[in-house]
Amino acid sequence: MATAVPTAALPTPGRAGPAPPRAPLRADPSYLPQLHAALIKSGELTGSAKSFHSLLEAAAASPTLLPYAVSLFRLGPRPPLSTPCYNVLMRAFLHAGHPEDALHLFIEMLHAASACPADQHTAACALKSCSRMCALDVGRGVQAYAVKRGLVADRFVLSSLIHMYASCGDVAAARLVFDAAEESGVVMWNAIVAAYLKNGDWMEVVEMFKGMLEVGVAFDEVTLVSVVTACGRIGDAKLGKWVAGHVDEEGLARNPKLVTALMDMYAKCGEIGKARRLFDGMQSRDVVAWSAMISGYTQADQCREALGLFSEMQLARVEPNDVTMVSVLSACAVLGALETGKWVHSYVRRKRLSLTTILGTALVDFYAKCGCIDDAVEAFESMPVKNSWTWTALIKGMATNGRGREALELFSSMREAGIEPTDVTFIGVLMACSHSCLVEEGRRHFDSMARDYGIKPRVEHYGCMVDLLGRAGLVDEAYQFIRTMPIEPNAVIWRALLSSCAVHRNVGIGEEALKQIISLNPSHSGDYVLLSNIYASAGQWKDAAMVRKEMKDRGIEKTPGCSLIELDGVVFEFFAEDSDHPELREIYQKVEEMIGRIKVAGYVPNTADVRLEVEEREKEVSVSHHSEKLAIAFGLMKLDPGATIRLSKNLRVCADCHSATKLISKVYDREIVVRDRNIFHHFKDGTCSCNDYW
DNA sequence: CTAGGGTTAG
Repeated sequence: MATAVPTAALPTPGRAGPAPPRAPLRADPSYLPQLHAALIKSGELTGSAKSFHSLLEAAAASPTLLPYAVSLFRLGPRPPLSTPCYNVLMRAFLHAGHPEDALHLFIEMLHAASACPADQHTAACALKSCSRMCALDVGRGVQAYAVKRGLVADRFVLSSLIHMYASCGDVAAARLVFDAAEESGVVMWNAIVAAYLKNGDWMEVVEMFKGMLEVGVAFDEVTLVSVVTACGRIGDAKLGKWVAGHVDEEGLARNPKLVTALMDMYAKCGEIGKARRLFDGMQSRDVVAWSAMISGYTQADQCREALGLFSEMQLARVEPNDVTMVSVLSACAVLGALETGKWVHSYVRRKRLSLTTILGTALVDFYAKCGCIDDAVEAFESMPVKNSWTWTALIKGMATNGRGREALELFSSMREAGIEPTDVTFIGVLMACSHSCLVEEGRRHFDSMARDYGIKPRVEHYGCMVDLLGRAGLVDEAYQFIRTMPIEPNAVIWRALLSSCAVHRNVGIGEEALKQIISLNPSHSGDYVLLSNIYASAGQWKDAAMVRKEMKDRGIEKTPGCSLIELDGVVFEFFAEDSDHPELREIYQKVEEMIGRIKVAGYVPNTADVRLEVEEREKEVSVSHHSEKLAIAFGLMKLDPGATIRLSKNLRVCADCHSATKLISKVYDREIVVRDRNIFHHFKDGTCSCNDYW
């Protein structure tokens, strides 16, 4: 045995000496083998059950010494085992993430019933193991045993029982246990409140809390964490703030879990600034606090802030976990930050973070939203467990990336795999049909979703159908479809119809569509532009001008177009007529060069979308300064030759940029992937994956 | 030897 530790430092066993052995043991488990040896020598180990228990407990307290604790327990030398010894080891197994081993010990106790009968500690621990494993049937068995042995009056057993039922998704059973309990203190209340929280019944959490106040049960910090979390989920800022006030008054703000829950609540109620102030005020921030703040930014659509905070987190040397990475990836997906997201993916692999279904789905979605559909497929295939979210993410990704046929094949595979589609899955399926102009197939899926899956179509599904019909040129039928649909059409529906009118030059229905849009939501400049273009393409110049004037009279501002492009992990933002970039001159020069070269290849500027009162030459300059062209020029300047240029923009691609980009892809022999508000455009060799319909 | 609590995807 190693003797690196001077024996004088060892506690003296066997005598009622001044040094109580337990505190130093916990502080430094490396003392244990020496102590073990000393106990064997003195005969204390086999003679005193209490000493053995203390040694076992000390070893079990440290996860790295768990095998050592097991050998103490199994191999001896030791006194006869007692129930507390079993309990200590069970708890150690559970703590180390081996609930199944804890249950094996429990079963062993049942067999050796005479020597070591299971007690209330055993039962509580066994129930917790069942919670961890979602083993409802075993849990019921433990409950039956506990009833038989008269252990269910114990409040620890009861709360573990509630917890077990909640973890297995049976809140009703949890509630029965709660209601049947003789007396329920704060712990029992907390257990049932947490049960509702875990199962997503947030209203009931709030109701139960109000019940507590009525009955006069004192709540504690644990209660408040659940309540505040629920407030965030249902957006009940009023109760959330009441709790926040209480936390301030009672000086509970030093509890980091409570503060994290409050942060989350503020972020989800749209008060991201308040969340950030709480975050900044925390004396130490663990991985959950960082993750909560990052996800707060992501959910508040402040994705750049989310990524910024993520790099601060790394500077603070807090290791991210799988949950952190989900939010980071979803921020990358929104921004189209391919490099950053790829780095996250490699980090996940390097650190062997567990590829949970949620994390895997976030990866699939991220790659799909960056237009890298093959990488999305690879991530999808590498996942050990996929659920309907995972399949849906890939189906939607395929559909938006112009691979409708494959999306539909995936849908078949999904059903073969026995995964139930959801309402969102059908949005992906209908988008796929629409993209590939599969009208009949789209109708079939639309009818089948209610009939075969009991999913009532929402307004989004109707929107997909309008898009599908309109795209296929069935504009009248699309209009009739809207007139007869059982729910109130919204502006998105009418906008889909308007788009189809623009492509298929239908003045009459186009007029009606804009009228409807204006009556529903008047603040979208693109709608007026579309109708104006419809008039223009039909030669009705006066009407075209009138629509522009109406737009101006109504004070409709054009949403500034904005394009994002990532370079070495930094996301650059371009606006039309951008004047804020350090390399402005070079960029505009590059744009001129670009335009010059594609004109040779047959490019004719399409200035239909520009205000009519401007001079023709000015119009040309104006479209050449669209944010997309600036970003593409920047990409051509900065990226390696041959590297795909990827950008994402906030609006739909305009007709001029679309035809220009097609030619740029040909003239410069570059793949260019543009993600617009709705879909992806993969430009290559002068063509686009959207087949010029978007 | 005993509980219960915070962050995550389509």
